[in-house]
Amino acid sequence: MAEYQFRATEKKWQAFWEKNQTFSASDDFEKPKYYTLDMFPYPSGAGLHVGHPLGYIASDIVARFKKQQGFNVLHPMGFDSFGLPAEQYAIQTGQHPAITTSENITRYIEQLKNIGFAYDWKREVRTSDPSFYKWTQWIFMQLFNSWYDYHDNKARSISVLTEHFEKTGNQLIKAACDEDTPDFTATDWLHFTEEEKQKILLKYRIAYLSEAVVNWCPAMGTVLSNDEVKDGFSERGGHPVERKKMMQWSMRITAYANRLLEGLNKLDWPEPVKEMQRNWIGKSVGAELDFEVVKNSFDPSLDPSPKEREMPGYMTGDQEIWEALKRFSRENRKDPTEEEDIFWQAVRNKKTGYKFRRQHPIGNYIADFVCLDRKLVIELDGEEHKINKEYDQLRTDYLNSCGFKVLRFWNAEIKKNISHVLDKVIEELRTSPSLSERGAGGEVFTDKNPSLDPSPKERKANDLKIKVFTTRVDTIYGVTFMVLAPEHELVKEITTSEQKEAVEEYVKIAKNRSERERMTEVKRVSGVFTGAYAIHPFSGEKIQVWIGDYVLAGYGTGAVMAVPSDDERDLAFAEHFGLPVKQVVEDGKIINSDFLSGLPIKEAIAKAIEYVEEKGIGKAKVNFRMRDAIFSRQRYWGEPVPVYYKNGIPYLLNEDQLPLELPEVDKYLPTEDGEPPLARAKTWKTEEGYELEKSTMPGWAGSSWYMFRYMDPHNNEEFVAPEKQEYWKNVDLYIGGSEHATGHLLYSRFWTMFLYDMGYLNVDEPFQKMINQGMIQGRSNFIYRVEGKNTYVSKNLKDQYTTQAIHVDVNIVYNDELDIEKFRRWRSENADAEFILEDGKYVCGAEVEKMSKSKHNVVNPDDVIEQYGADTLRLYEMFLGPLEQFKPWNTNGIDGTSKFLKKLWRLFHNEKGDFSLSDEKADKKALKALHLAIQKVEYDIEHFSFNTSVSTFMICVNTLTELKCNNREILTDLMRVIAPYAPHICEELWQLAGNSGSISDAGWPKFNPEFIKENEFTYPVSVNGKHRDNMTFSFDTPKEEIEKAVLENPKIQKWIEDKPVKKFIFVPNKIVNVVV
RNA sequence: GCCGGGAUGGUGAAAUUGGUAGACACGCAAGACUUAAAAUCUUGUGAGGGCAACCUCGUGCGGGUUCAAGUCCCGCUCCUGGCACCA
Repeated sequence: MAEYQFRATEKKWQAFWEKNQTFSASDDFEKPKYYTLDMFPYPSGAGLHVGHPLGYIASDIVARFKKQQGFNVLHPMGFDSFGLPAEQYAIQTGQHPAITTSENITRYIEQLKNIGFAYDWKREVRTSDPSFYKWTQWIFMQLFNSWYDYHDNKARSISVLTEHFEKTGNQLIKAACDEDTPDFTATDWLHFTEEEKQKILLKYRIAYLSEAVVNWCPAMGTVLSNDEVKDGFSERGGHPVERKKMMQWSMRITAYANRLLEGLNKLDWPEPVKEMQRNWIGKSVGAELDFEVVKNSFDPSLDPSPKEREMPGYMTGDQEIWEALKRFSRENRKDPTEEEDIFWQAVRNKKTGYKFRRQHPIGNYIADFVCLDRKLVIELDGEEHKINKEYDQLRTDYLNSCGFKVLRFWNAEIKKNISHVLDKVIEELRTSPSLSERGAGGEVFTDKNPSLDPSPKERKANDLKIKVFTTRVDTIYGVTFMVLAPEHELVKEITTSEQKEAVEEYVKIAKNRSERERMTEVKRVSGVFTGAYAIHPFSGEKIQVWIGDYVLAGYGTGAVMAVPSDDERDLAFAEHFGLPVKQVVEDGKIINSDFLSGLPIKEAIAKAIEYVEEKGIGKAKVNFRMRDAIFSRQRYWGEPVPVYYKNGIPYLLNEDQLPLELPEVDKYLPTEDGEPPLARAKTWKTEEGYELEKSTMPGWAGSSWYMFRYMDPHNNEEFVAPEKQEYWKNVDLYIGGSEHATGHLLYSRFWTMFLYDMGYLNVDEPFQKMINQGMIQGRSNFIYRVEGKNTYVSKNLKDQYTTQAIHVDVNIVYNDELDIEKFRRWRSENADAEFILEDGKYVCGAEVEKMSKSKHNVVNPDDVIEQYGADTLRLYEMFLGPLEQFKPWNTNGIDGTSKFLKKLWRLFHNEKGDFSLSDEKADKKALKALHLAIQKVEYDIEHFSFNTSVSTFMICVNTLTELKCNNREILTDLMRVIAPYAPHICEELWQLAGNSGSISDAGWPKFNPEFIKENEFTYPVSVNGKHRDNMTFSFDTPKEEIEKAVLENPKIQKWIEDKPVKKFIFVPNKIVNVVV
């Protein structure tokens, strides 16, 4: 019998498809379209391994299925061909990266064609091709020429912005711009020089030049991305990496933060990927507050000695914060608690014979009540004192150190028996000496004393403000200190001379601390007191300002208001340095917080923000974690940036000068002065002699828009013709790994939104639906060498020897059994190796690892195809399990799919091996088997459950084999169903059956439910939920009859015994359950 | 630490809406064909008990809801991916 000749047949059909352009997408705008896209591959020198095609096979199945269903299918492939490996290879060998890249691509295409993908190869693109990167440069120019308008929430042309500037300056405009953008009026603008204007505009452009902190690798002379840096060293080469400020092109992606976030809701993407993007964008809603700084509060050069200052002369309130304290005491007085009011009524107007003041500032605290003459403070405590004992003790200690005695009463005592409390107070007053008796100055402190107003100098000090961002304003009363990042700009200004040395030392260490150290010492608390104090904007208390490197300069404002009771890191810091902790949240409610007390967290946040805005302390603010994306690379093998410099100001080239092609250079290394490789090109200047930009674009530039280029890949006038883009819109199905979640998938959304804003696209998202594929891991095999000998022992005997496990090439191992002959030939030293076998076999050990050359576990699809054929590989990769699951590659089961194809082939042939089909009317059972398969496969493809389709094919073929079915109608329909998965064999059988043309044009068989209709159903019958028997009934059997039959069934009766039947559960076409 | 995903026979896995757990394969065992091997075909194959009919147990662990749980709820364990001093 004629065996299926897969090698010849597969080559034949691959040639047929190419010759007939079977899979070229037409620009027939009348047809419904379907655009399915694979992740853009980087053509590496290692070629494809079996893990790569997993997603490609899945999308190929969808593409072929959709084509058979009558869609105009766009299924292209191309190459993300700029990139580091080729450049690295060029540095090592001097070979031009264009040559290496082109060779690698040739190999990739060959491998891809071997698998029989239905790509429209006419549309292939390569990002390193000038005809492609011309448009990458063009898009860069549009980004440079645009700014982001927050008012209309879209990008606009820069000319609109300059018009605004001419009319109104930059004050009325809501635009995305650099933090340090100065305010200017229209008149200012008109008086700016051209250069000044350009500098200002750079602060608004979406593609802009600015100083950025980057990972600089001096050894490689280049900047590395975060994921190229591992523990402070370059991933490649392991050179040390330092943080360095450099002029870099950046993309103002932060302007799109909110839209990138909101847009996720309408995308059909895997939830984990969306979640990753949400986390990356990191939106937090909160408030920005200003904390006034008490400058040099402890600085002896400005102040009397701390001792003197704390001495309770005529002045008890801390001078520098007097204004603020005064404000707060007044505020507090307006709104006393019930108990405070009872007490005040009892002591006011010298009722006790002593003058009392309430809510009076002492040092940096406000005492509830104070008798200044007798130096007695009365504090009333509520329940919160129990929680805040520590904090209150600190306060008491401070007051004691100022010479005050502190008496505490419970609120409950006041209410219950005020006269008893008064007795105690009077007793205390009588026994303590008066102020005059103590001999300190006799002046009496009053609110009106003009000498207490802060001096102009001090007032200036108060202008220093520390801005903080918080998502939890509700915990404001729990703020007991502040921490600034060591790099914070105010650190120098506020540090007192006493603390100067310690602070400078700390800043120096923190700055030199590599990322690596910071990572490994996460749990170590470190910090230094600046000596400065800030004023709590709500309570008016003085709190210490510290610096600590757990506060990140790059996030928020680089400063935090520390709430140790509610934040772990703040707590660790407070505990380490003995700073106070004040409880403010209990059981989801705010406590101990003045007017916020008693409110649930959410309401407290709202109320606190309201208060903050009303008092002008701060404002509600939305913060994003995402940073602008650095766009420059100090590399050779990337798109040149179409910019030249005049007096240090960047200007765009003219559009007709595009593409700006990569120059030839003598070496692909940075210059001796650390300039990027492009500086080596002597011609790297404009015609007028201006210097061209020397950095190139990053890998993600080309991949951020390539999906649109496939719609119109050869257009020299536009990046895509509008009518073509309008038809193809965006990608209907993108299959790829989730590892691109926060890179490629975010940047391409950003560019698409931008191009949409500017009217170049009619969609604002590039990928409507995406599904993730799991990675295929390697499965390594091990052999065990007896120590010191050239003898290898089989796995299950190895414990009897001292052995060493060695990776062995998985390609010479079959079902974990080593092919000894091949092993002897694998390496010369193996030729005379000896083996200790078990049951005549050498059994290898196995382990799941990354697929890599060094582990000898790389499986090349070409080898699998050589042995089994492309159809088998395609089926097997799908059969392996759900697409999105991570799984090791293991050829153990591949025989099953291979056998299946042979079985399929045999269906079309008689015993003699001749092709033979019958034209008789189709058998009912065969029709049912076929239509069950049609229904299931349709469902599976639409739900991306490819593994179950393969099972379905097997079941169908098994059934048809059993039925000895060789019916033409049935079998040719079956071919149309299997064709998307195993196209070569199906084309061949389709042709042998007398059809012409490609089966991909033969349509999809229509599912007919009539054929799978049953008229009876076999019920599983259970007693108390336990399956006991099966009984078959026709569909129209009434429930009563079934119940009767079931209860009469002796097998069932046996289980019912004599127990009464409590309930009879009957679910039509599902189950029968008798409850006894 | 935070946020995802997962755990089912010797192996890959299936079970779509809570309704017969293990489909379909691999592997293994026995058998047929053959001088033999390969290929192919047939039968068996979750564990335990039993000559058998059949019974008991069984979807990571411990509880719960339900006539019925791999599937739903609560609490854990382990593996895995991402993020991480993010205020």
